[in-house]
Amino acid sequence: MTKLASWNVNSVKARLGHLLDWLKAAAPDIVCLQEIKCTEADFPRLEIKGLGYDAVVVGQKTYNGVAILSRVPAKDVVVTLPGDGTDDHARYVEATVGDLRVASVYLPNGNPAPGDKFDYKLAWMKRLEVHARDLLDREMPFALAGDFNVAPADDDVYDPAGWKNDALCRPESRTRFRALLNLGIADAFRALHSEGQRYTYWDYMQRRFETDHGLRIDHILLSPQATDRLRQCDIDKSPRQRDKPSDHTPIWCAFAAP
DNA sequence: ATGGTAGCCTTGCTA
Repeated sequence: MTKLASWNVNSVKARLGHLLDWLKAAAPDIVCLQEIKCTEADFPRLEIKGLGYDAVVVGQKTYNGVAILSRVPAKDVVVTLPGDGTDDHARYVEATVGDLRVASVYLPNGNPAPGDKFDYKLAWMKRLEVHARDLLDREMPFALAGDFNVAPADDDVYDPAGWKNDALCRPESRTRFRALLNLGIADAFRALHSEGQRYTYWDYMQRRFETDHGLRIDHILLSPQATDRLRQCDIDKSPRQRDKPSDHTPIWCAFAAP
């Protein structure tokens, strides 16, 4: 089995201890990180290499930043989402790990909506759809894993009425997310779990984690060939329970050998 | 309507 995970760590430097502990405990083969909030030069490569993981990193100062950790070295790295040469946010990295094409995705939040940031989010989602179509044409199994900043349905949100105008839940965001699925891509968690109220993110404010007031916005999306091999998918709440946690917790899935 | 928290560094911005 190959275990793939995704985690928005909200600063890899602030979360390094948690990350190393979790890599040891969860033993994933491939990890997509988001919001590393540092440049490639500042990424804690040595500490992570000490646990046996190589890293491909697309970083920038202060904001955003994505990475793919893997036990097997990654090949054929792509460091931007195609479709807009003026977009300089570090939100996308894609590489081949073993027989799987993997992308670490940090989709724009989009708030406040409506507005420029919401327009950027929707345009970014359209670019992702165009690129996903290109990946499908190559017929290599692939996974898009990351913080999509979209709660696909009302049962992915603790208070749908209160969030209905938020960029994470607005119908325009959900329509674009559904357009990805309509290409034939599967939401790995939903493929194996029908129950609602299963979350990957809880705001730091107002004891939202303690009261389980969360949203399911971190996803692993799979091509048909990858879905054929999907055996398990779950959300690991344990890192979110620790002191000084990220506001997100990891989602992971396991694939059978081809 | 507001403010609640965290991380970065820009004591505001992003989330």
